Amino acid sequence: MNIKKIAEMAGVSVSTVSKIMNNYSDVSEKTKQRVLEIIEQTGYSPSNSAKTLATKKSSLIGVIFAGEFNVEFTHPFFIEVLNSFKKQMGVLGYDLIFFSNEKFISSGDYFARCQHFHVDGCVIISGQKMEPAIRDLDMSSIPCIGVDLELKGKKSGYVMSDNYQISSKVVEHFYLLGYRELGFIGSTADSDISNRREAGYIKAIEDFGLAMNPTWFVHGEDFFEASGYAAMQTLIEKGSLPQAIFAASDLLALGAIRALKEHGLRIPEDIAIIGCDDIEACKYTSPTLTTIRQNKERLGVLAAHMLFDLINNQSEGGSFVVEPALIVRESCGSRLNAKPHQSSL
Amino acid sequence: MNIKKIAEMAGVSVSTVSKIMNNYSDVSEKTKQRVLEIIEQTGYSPSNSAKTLATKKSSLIGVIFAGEFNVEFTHPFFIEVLNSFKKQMGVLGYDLIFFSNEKFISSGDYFARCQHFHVDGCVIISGQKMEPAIRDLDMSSIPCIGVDLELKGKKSGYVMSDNYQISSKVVEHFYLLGYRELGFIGSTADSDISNRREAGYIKAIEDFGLAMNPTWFVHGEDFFEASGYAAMQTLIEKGSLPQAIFAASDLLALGAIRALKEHGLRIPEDIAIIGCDDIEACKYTSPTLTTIRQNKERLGVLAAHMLFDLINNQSEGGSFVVEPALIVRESCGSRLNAKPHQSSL
DNA sequence: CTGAAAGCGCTTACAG
DNA sequence: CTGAAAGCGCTTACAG
Repeated sequence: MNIKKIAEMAGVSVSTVSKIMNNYSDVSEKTKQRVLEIIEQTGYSPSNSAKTLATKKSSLIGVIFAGEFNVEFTHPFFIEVLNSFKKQMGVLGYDLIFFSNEKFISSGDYFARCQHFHVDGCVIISGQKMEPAIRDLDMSSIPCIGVDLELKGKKSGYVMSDNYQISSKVVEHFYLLGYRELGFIGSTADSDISNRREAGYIKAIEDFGLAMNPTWFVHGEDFFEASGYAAMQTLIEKGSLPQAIFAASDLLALGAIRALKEHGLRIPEDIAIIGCDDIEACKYTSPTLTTIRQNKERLGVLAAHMLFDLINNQSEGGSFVVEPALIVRESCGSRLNAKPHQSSL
Repeated sequence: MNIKKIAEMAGVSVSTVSKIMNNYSDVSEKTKQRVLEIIEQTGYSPSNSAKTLATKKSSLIGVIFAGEFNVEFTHPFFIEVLNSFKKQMGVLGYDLIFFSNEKFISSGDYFARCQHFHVDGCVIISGQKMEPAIRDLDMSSIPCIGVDLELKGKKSGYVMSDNYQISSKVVEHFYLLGYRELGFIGSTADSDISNRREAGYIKAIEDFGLAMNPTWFVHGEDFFEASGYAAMQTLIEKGSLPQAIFAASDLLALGAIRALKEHGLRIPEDIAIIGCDDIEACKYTSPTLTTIRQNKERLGVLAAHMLFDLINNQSEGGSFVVEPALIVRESCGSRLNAKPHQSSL
């Protein structure tokens, strides 16, 4: 079934059918109804490739994971942002195409892939390390939106959580509960996300007039549980522990808790911990984990609308920052209540 | 940049360039090298839509969630199967396209969508309820592979875990630990997965010569934590508890544990629990949760190869069943060790 | 071994 | 309001 057959069945020209399919106004209501009816009956759906070839618009959005795909696709944070993005993009009339890393793995040429599929735009999910090929795409004429990734091209924009606020809320929470000696567990130095959280944390510590102690700042090799465990081991071996620790991810926090427990330390009585991400496991651990939740749904919806506007030349790009929320559970307790004899400190 | 320009630059015809791009043998090595060099320099990537229009092959695989997308896309089990599938499909030269449910939501016509994009094949992820539109696709000439979904079309196949083995391994584990009174928490009656696990569980109970007590079989409204909690409440209110319970999902198990704890019951001392799925949270709960892990990676790879063979007419469809693994953690303990005075039973 | 030409199924000026 | 025709960028018999 194609447009030609529909035209024949309706006794009109191919042009007319095309106009009707694309909601042109200069068609008589009568022929419009007749054609629409036939389309309905036959279940005709126009060929996307022919349409794309003729218009250079595919109604397809490319999804790129700037980093190791394997990790990212199953990443609880990004997958939820993506889910929300996908829904919104669907409403706006777009479908998503996921590029295989393997196919072009040698060149890593995202721009070529975008041209290959004539995607109307791209969403680029931040990874551990930034590939140079991403920069090329960013600087191209293809609209791009970064998620937790600062894109700078003229046709680019990005969305991310307010990283300073994330850290600031953590420090405020610790502060109000009476904790004054704060530590941090981050990922590697080449992780933008970890670095931003750490920088914000340090700034917030200073803003609250607390003392900074670099000894209590440790780092893992990624955002996973084993890294948190190892980092906490290192910290414990140093012989000096802070009263409270902020981990740059929930998994890092969970790993740290495991290490602490193995050393007979109690959470939150001996040390308070706050994670980041609000993954599902936080609700089921012992203690349940206080954490920072990013507004993933809003991040996705925002990314979709920004991309849409970029595609339709209705915006110049730019960025949106979304406010995070502190989710209070059991892993923080209160230094003031739990140890009243020390509250005079 | 298009094939015509490449042809001009190389001083050959468009046909020749096309042949070279598609690895035809009847081209002289000399011109081949010259053209390849120009392609390399220009970074030329052929238009997928033009190619698809000409060949009716898109190298695109449609991904369909047969159910509520929102839930499935972030579903820890399916997303991992999909991740593995995607990787393997990438190696085989295909990219994935995710259909938006919204666009065609009124018709739900998956077949039309597949034609629209000229997908070479589809992978269909099982959902709670089966949409009739899936059946149409299944019966069409488009190759389809179901994940946890029994597809029956001539160009269809499916992969799933051996559901009998899942239940059988659970019963065996309970049995060897000394538990004889076994309960079950499932999802709704319209969930194929839950039903299969329950049927397998009942069969295994019989195979092991144990008594079946329907009182200990309860059901939630889905596979989530709240349902497990509610189901366990129901069971507790009945006044009679089994010695061990198998939950059709980890979340169901976690909810059940929460309810038990609230009633002062200990796990595994008072009641043993086994979940299903091996989600990440299992490792961090208290007690850590013994569960069944499906081989998600293998499921994905298998699905990819089956689909590939179906597309290339190298197979007649069929199905593969993958063996699950029991992951032993703390939620089962042992009736034999913990309560030696009862081991004489 | 190479190339001219038709065809894939659409859209879009343009003419009427 | 309607339609003929060129064009989008490929592939594929087919002729040479």
